[in-house]
Amino acid sequence: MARTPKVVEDRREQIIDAAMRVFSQKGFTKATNKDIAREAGITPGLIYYYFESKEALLRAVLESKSPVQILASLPPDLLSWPVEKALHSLMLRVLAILEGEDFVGLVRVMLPEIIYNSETLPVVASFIQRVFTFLMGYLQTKMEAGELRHSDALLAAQTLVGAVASFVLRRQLLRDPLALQYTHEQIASGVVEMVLEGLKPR
Amino acid sequence: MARTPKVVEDRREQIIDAAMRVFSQKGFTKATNKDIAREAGITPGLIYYYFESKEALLRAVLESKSPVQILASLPPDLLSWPVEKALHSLMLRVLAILEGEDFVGLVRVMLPEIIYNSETLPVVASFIQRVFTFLMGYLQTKMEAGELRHSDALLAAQTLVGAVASFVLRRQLLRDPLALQYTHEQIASGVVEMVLEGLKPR
Amino acid sequence: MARTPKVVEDRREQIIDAAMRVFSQKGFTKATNKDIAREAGITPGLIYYYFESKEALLRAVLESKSPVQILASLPPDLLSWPVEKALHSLMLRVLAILEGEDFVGLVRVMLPEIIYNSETLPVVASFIQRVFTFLMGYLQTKMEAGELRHSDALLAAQTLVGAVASFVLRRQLLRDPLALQYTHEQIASGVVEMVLEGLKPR
Amino acid sequence: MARTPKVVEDRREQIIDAAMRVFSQKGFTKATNKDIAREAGITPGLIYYYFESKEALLRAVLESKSPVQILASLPPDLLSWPVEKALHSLMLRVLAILEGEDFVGLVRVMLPEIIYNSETLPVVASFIQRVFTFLMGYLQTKMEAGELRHSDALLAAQTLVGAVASFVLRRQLLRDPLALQYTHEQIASGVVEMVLEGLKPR
DNA sequence: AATGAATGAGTGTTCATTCAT
DNA sequence: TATGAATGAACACTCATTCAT
Repeated sequence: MARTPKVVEDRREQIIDAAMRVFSQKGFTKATNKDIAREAGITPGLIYYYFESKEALLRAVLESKSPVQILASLPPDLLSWPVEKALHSLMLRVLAILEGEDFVGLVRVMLPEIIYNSETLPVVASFIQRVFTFLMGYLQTKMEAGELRHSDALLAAQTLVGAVASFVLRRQLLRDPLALQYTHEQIASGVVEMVLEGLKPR
Repeated sequence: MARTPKVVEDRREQIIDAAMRVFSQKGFTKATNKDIAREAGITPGLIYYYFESKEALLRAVLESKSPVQILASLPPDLLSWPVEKALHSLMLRVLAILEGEDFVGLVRVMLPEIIYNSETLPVVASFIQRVFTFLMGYLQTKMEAGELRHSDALLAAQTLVGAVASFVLRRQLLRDPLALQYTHEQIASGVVEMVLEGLKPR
Repeated sequence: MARTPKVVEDRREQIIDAAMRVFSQKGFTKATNKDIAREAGITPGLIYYYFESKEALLRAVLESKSPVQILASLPPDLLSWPVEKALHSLMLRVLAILEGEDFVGLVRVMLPEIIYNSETLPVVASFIQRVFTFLMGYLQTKMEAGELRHSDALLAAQTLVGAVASFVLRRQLLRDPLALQYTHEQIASGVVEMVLEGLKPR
Repeated sequence: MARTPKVVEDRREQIIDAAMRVFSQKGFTKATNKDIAREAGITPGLIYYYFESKEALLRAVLESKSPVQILASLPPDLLSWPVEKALHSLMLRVLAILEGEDFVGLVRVMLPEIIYNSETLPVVASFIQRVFTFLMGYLQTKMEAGELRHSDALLAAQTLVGAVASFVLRRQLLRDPLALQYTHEQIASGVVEMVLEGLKPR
């Protein structure tokens, strides 16, 4: 009796999980309710007990899997670390998140939606902006503290994260061997060193 | 009167153009032949006079719009320029191509295909690899010439282009204001300077 | 109330029956799913809930209406009857089956399939061969017993059944009045007598 | 100038011939105008210069290929031959015609039409009737002349031709090896002997 | 809560037919 | 005469959605 609501909640998540898997493999449009139902071990009709429509199910998937917690759980004293070590640690964390199974799946689901569905766009954009502004803030602080040269902190932030992100895209979406041959450690230290020290001989 | 043959020959391209527009707006799967026909000002049946199937039309679109000429038309003496100037010019050119209307459309068409259609993948991957290996070769030459520090040239190439590409993606796909506030000039010189000089004070 | 499961189970057969009727009137190719659905009192989509394709529906029709029982239910002591009586009884039975509503419908459905669709051919051919070899065996026994002249038993079997079958074809397919003016009884005794006694005066 | 009408007539026949071939292989419904045009070495549009519609083309095929001349070219003194020899010769001739390439093709084209298209039916029926009444007349004469026993001449005619025809159907349509193992000679003499002498020992 | 049956709008595709040239 | 391009109605089939049970 007291368990019914729990079961209900479970069913919902079970469907969302199944939908996430199917969407990320076949794409939203090509994925059928039958596919999702089969993956969830239920019948297609039941989906409509929990969700208004296939689109509503997509929205539920995106909400449920949204990586809001990315910037949480940073070491609180990160700001006091030496720049190189801090950035390195930061990039490693970004890599770990971006290449986590969940996130890759999410990207696979969302990318086409972002492209063709103008409604989904702001959600994603604002999330990404948060990452950049956080990093920009950090870099700015360090510039003012003299630990970094004065220059456009926002542009620097975008370069750093952009370089790492484009690695991830090519690894996960294109399975580009050029990008896959590096470890997270190599990417993080390579990019950070390059951006901090520059390619020119000192 | 004298234009008839031109019109006839144009029909195929006219359909390809219309398909390109519709595909890039709705995605291949969601785009219907009716959509394409309406956009081209013809009836759906006619599509099958020129193309075997919807998929064949997609292939024709991709072939027709493929950016094979990206690396062509580089200044032949680029290699002898000072590194900074050469890279700057190169990045500007990459930006111009990536942000060209055709290329953006192509990306919009292909991205979901790449994700869900493993067949399209190699085509794209090999193209991207060509860009990276070219740049890597250039950087390597300059390292051996002592104009650049010795370090992983491939990783450097990926960082450079990756940073610029991620700018473009965020500008064109997300319309991210953080990325849109920069001009091509600013992006190119900012990224190149950062990667050459480093962020650390000298 | 208690009939629901029956109705459900019947749906499949209901569609098969409707398809049989439509196929035998318009031919498989010309018959549309809409026709069949209208005849069955359902919507075209439902056909695909019970059958994979229109072809699968045709196969189901053929299987369901296949006259497997033709040679069954023969009087077990037929072999000991006098030849004339036995053959007469046999021909009557063949006539009854061949002119049964189901069989005529089946022929109407299958004939064009046989002609244009080489896959359907073996099924029909093997069935017909079984009839001939059975009759040939019977005639051979009687020849060896001295009740019939020695001659090619297979050729005789084919003549007997062929004559009767060609009557049926002309009656059912051509509605030829020349063939329709005879009763089953007249055909059976006429053909049997002619083949046994011969037309020449004795 | 004077040849134009001849060319026109040639084209028409050329199309009819091609249509005959295509119809007999794929069936009228499944055969497309494109198929026919390809077979005739012309374009589909041209068909409509010579024929009103696909159906009109079918009618032209049937008219053009109709075997009106079957009973012509019989040896004029056939009636005075001994019965056995005359019937044997007749059956051989029937076999030759029925198994001629042209006739088999015609049957393949017409059978489905007969079955599903009630308009084509009378044409065929009347032709077949003519064959039977001719043979019936012959048999009747011989019965009155005392060369054959008195019995139902029409039924006898139908038995004779029916037996032979069913051989042909099984040979040509079903490719039944049981029927294919016999030569025309064997079929004709076997059937005639059986029908004249009877199977019973004399 | 859950199902299986049913619907109907829509999809890619085919093809007889038309027609300007 | 003959063509190639174009049309539009139809087709087999799919699938999100509904609903009685």
